[in-house]
Amino acid sequence: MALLQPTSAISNLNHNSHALRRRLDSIASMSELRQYHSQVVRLGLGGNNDAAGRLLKFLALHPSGDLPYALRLLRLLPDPDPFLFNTLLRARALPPSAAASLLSRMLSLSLLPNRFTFPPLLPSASPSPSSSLPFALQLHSLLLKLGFFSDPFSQNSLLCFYLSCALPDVARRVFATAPRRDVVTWTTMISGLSRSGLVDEAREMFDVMPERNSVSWNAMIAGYVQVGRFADAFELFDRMRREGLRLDKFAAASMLAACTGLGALDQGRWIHENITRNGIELDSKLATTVIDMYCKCGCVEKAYEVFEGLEKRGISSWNCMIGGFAVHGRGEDAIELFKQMEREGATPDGITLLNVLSACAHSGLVSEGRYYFNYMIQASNIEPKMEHYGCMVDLLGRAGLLEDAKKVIDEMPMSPDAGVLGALLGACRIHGDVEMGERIGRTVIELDSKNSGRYVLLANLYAKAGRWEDVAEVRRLMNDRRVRKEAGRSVIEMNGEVNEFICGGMSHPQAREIYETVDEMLNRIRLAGYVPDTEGVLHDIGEQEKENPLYYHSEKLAIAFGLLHTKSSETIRITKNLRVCRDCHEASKLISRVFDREIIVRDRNRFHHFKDGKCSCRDYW
DNA sequence: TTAGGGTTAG
Repeated sequence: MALLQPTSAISNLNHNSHALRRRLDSIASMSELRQYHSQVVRLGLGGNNDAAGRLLKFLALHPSGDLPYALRLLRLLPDPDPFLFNTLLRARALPPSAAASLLSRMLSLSLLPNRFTFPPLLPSASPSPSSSLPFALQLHSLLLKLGFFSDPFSQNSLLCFYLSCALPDVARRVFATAPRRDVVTWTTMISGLSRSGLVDEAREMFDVMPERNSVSWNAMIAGYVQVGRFADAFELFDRMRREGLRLDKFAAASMLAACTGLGALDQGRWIHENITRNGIELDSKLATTVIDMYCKCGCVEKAYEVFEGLEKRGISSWNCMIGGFAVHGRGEDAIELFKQMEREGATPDGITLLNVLSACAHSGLVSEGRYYFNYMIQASNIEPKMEHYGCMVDLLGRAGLLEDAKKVIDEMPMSPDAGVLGALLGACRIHGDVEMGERIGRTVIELDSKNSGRYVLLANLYAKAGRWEDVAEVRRLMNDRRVRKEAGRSVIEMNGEVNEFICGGMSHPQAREIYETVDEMLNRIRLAGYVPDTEGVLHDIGEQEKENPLYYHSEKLAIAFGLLHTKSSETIRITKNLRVCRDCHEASKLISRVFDREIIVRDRNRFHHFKDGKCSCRDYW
């Protein structure tokens, strides 16, 4: 065909080649691409690298491109150049093995990688260090051999690669011997070290780096946030602002995550206001972070307001909002939102369904939960994963349907992990099935032997049955394995400051006043019928002695602090790291009535809204 | 062409 092209058409093309290039660069859909591709072939340019490169850019890099098409196109080219390979290597969807074979095809055609080859190639070698490391080492030596070590992009990518495979030692050596280090080199180290958990080392580098930009600041702030060092994140954020850097969307996202972690509503609100005031675009990611902050700081209503105001809702925004309703025990709202999502044509994913199931579990909606689980298996393309089974076990187990929960486990296509079995163990504890609980519990502490919560659950089960010798044995096991029980901590924000309490702790400057308030608080609720619930206490000691630690649980200290420092109309908001114990739950209900206060507690799993002597979880948690 | 942000059961 190409041979039969009339010469006039060819010269016409040469004349118009600039226009053709422009058109090829503005392809917006696959149908357009097909049109242009056939036009290119008809014009006899099927083997032209310049035209092919433009087609490949769309096929490999555009979200609605077609990677297999791109790979076929490349194979058909008689004389490809490195640019074409580099373009394909940039494709996000390219599997690592395909990247490796592209490189070897390149080399077999005697095409040398250039400085644009390594940056996209290196990350494709990273996800599984054990299998791809030899390949990575080959890449590294090739990079050196070809002299790209002094190319900043190649060098920084190499550094990033080693850090992302959690090989900080190698990264440090590359860094130390680097011929030149720019702000990206330093920032890559900071971000990578943080991701490996080496935040303090990252901070040392941050403090000595010669030049910082907003990315560097945020990499360090995000590093603190990732490991839960929220106070350090706040400190650095303040310094950043003092040094005159403005809040951008990345810093906003990191700081919102810090607020979410702490349950610091006031600070979170402040960031949200600044996003609006500074005209920072509320894209789908940032919107989700804002919604999550409001949900996890106890303001579902505000979260929903933000959610409703979004022009475009990404899947994460839907998921986040459904999950928000779930943890607040608003199961019906979560289900309603899920239905709305389907009506609006958004496609749910595994997390959506997980959140819906979780909503059913938190609200005790057993038949709805069963319905959505079946729906998932039969009507959606989403395959239930471990976590979905865990959620179902939790839902059924909590409702006392222990045999049904067990059946779900028996019929799972994979073997249950500690999380799934742990859900059943929890249910056994609630419903006092010592026999099943013991069997499951023993397995769980072997599967998840470092998690103190598992031991505590098993010990609680024994304690409930009065089997004190077994309680002691579990404690011995914990000692032998050096597993420490996590200390309960409660946090309450006051005037932008975060106050943290631990059980029986005296380190707060107002400790005396707080303890006096606790005593007064307890005296008043005693008159309203408060009887300490010692079930959660693990010692086999007299009832009288058992009560003491309960009185000064971190949560009660935080509530007392809240009563001391807020007006009578204000809601007291508390965030804690463990689950609310039975005794604190009862006490909080009574306090909400006797002191006429709304108290919102976020525990490890969900929210409790205490009001007028009742809790939003309807004692179902 | 390299470095920074999102949802996930118990």
